[in-house]
Amino acid sequence: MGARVTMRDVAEAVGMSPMTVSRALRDDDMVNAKTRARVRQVAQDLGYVYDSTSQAFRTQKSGFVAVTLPSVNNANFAETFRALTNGLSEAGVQLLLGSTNYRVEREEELVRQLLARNPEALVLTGGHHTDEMRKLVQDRQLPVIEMWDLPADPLGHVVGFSNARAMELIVDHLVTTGRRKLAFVGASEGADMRGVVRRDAVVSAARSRGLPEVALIDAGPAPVSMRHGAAVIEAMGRDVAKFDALVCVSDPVAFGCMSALQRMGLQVPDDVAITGFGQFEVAKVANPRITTVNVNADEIGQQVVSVLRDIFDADAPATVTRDVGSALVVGETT
Amino acid sequence: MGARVTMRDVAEAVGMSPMTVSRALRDDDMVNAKTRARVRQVAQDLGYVYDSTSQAFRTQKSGFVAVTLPSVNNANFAETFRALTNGLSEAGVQLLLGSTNYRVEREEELVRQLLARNPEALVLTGGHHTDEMRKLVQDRQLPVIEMWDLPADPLGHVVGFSNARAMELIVDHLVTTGRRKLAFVGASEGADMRGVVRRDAVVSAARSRGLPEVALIDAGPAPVSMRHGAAVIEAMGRDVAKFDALVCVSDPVAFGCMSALQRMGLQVPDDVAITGFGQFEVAKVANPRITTVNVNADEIGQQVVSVLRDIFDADAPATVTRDVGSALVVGETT
DNA sequence: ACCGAAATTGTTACCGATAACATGATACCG
DNA sequence: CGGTATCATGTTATCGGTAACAATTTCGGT
Repeated sequence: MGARVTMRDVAEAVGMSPMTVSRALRDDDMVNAKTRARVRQVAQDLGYVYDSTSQAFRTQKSGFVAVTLPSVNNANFAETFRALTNGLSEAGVQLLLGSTNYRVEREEELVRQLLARNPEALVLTGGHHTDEMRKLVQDRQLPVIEMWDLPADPLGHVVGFSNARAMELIVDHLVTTGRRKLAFVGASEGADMRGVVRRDAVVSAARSRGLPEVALIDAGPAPVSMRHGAAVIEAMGRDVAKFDALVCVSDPVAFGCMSALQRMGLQVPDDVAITGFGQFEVAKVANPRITTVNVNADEIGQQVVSVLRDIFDADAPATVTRDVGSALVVGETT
Repeated sequence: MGARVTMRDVAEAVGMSPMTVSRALRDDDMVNAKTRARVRQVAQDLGYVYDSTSQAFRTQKSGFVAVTLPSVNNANFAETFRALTNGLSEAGVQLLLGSTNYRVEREEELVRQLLARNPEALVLTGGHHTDEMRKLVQDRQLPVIEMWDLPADPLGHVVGFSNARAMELIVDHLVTTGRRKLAFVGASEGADMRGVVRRDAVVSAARSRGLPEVALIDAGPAPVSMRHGAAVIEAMGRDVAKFDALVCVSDPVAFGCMSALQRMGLQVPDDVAITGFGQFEVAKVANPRITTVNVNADEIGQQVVSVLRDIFDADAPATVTRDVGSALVVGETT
C-alpha cells in the first residue's frame, strides 16, 4: 500500500527481469506474445502505473510539447489548443500549457519553466518576445514554432497568417460599401501585440486609401472582450454615430459594441457599420451577423501538428513558414 | 554545443561539488552568499537550464497537478483553469491539462496518461467516472479533487455547487413570473452529465410545482453551444411560441435560441422567456440581457487552489466539501 | 590560543526505466 | 545430428539531480 509498484515488482511477480517487463509493456519490441500477455495481466493486477518521469529521465525524451497561449480564455486560442491536443495525443505526446496573459515578460518566465521540463518542441503564440527569451530558445537545438502571426524575424518554424493583410480586407470592404469615417476599437497600447498590429494596419490602410484619419477608441487594457466593447461605446454615448464604421479588434469586442449601439437605439449597419475579427461563434449567431475575418484557429492547430510530425519523423527539416491565410466573411453589419 | 550543460559542468566551472551547485540554485538552503552568487553567475554564463525531470525523478515529486476539463473551449472551464494556473504558479506547481471531450471513457484514458506523470494531485471536473477510473485513483494515495459538481459518492475533496438546486432557482423564478409551459434546451442524452443533471432537475422541479411536463428540445450531441441553440430553434420554426419559456442548459445555448427567435420576429421575453446558465459574458452583454445563474468559475478555481494548499502544507487533511453555491441573476429575458 | 557550536562544503548512493550489449533458447537447414 | 540464424530474455551501466550523512572550515567566547 505504502510503496509504489515498479517494474521490478512486476518482474518479480512474473519471474522475469525488469527488462522483459519494460519490453512487454511497450508495444514495439520482440517479446513472446504469451510473455507479454502475462506481464500485462500481472501489471494490471498489481495496479502498476507506468512512470513516465523515469522514462523521460532515462531516455532524455520528455514526451512533452510546450505551448504558450496569451490566454486560454479565448475561443480561438482554445480551439487551436484543442486541435493540437487531438493531433498530438495520438502520437503519445502531451502538451504543457502556459498562459502569458499577453505579456512578453510573463512569456519569458513561462518559457524558462517550460524548458526545465525538457520539452521536445516549443510552440509559441505570436512573434514578439524579449531578447532574453530569444536567447533562451536559440541556445538549445529545440524546434520552435511560432503561430498566429507571420513574424518578420522568426525563431524557427511559422504557422500563421498576416493580421495586417486581414485588416486590409476589412478596410477595403468598408470602402467598397461606402464607409469613410472609421474608428478602431481595441485595447490600450502595449500588451497585445496582435491587437496593435491590427490597429496599425487599419490606420495605414485607411491612409493609403485616402480615408480620413482613423479614430482610436480605447477599450482598456488587454485582453478586451464583449463587456469592454459595450462599456466604451456606452461611455461615448450617441457621439459614436459620427463614425461610419467601428472596426473592432475581435468579434467579442464587436458584439459588445453592437449591443451597446442597439441599446442606444442606433441601427447596425444603417447608422454605424461594425466589423469584428476571428470568426468567433458569436459573430455567426449575433443578430445581425457580424462581418468578420475567418482565421481558422483549428487549421492553425492542425498545421502545427503537421509541422511537428515532420520534425519528429525526420530530424532536421528546414524551417518552414506556412501561411494559413484569412478570408473576409461578410455578415449583416456592413 | 551538442551536449547539454548539467550541474556537473557548472560545478566544475566554479570548482565546487555538484551538491553545492544544487544547493546554490535552490533558494532555501544554507550556502554562502558569495558562493551562491558565483554559482548563479556561472550557471547563467554557461546557459545552464535546470532539469525538472531529474528533480522529479530523484525526489519523486513531479511538481505537477493534473487537471481534467470537459473542454478548454468553454469560457467557464477556461476561467477555472486560469484561476488554478494563477494560484498554483506561485507555488511552483505546473498544471497538466487534459480534455475529456465530455466522455467518461476518454477521462479514464486521460487519467491513466496523467497518472504516469506522477502528479501530486488530481483535479477532476465533475463526479461521473468509470469504475475502472475510480479504482485507478483510489489505489494510489493521491489527493483528488472533484469540482463543478457535488457528487453523491465523491472520490475525495469536492469544490462545487448543486446544479439541481441552481435549476430549481430558475424554475421558481419562472413560476413567479407566471410561466408554466417550459421547454428545456440541451444536449442529447449521454455524454454531458452536468447537462443531464440540469435537465432532470428542471423536469422534476416543474413536476413538484405542479407545472405541465417539461418539453425536451434536443440541440444535438454535447457540447452544445450558440449555433446549436440557434439551429434547433430555427428548425422548430414559430411552433416554439407554444412554450412560455426556454430553459437552456447554458448561456451560449440561450443566446443562440434567443437570436433565432428574434430572427423569426418573436419577442423575448414577451412571446417566450429564456434562461441560461453559467453567467457567461454573453449573458450580460446580449440584448436583452439573459437571465442566468451565476456559478463563479473563478471562485471554484480559487477554492481548489486553497484546498490544494492545505493538502500540500499539512499532509493528511480530512476530505473537505466546499459548496461555492450559485445565485440567480435576473436579466431581461424573463 | 583552544574548544565546541554553527556554518559551509563534500561524498556516496539512489530514484525507475531502458540502451547497449551479452547470453540463452529455439528453429531450421542440409 | 551438428551448426547457424533467429528469437527471447538477462546484465550492466546510466540519465541528472539530491537526501542523508560525513567532513571541513569559521567563529565566538574564555
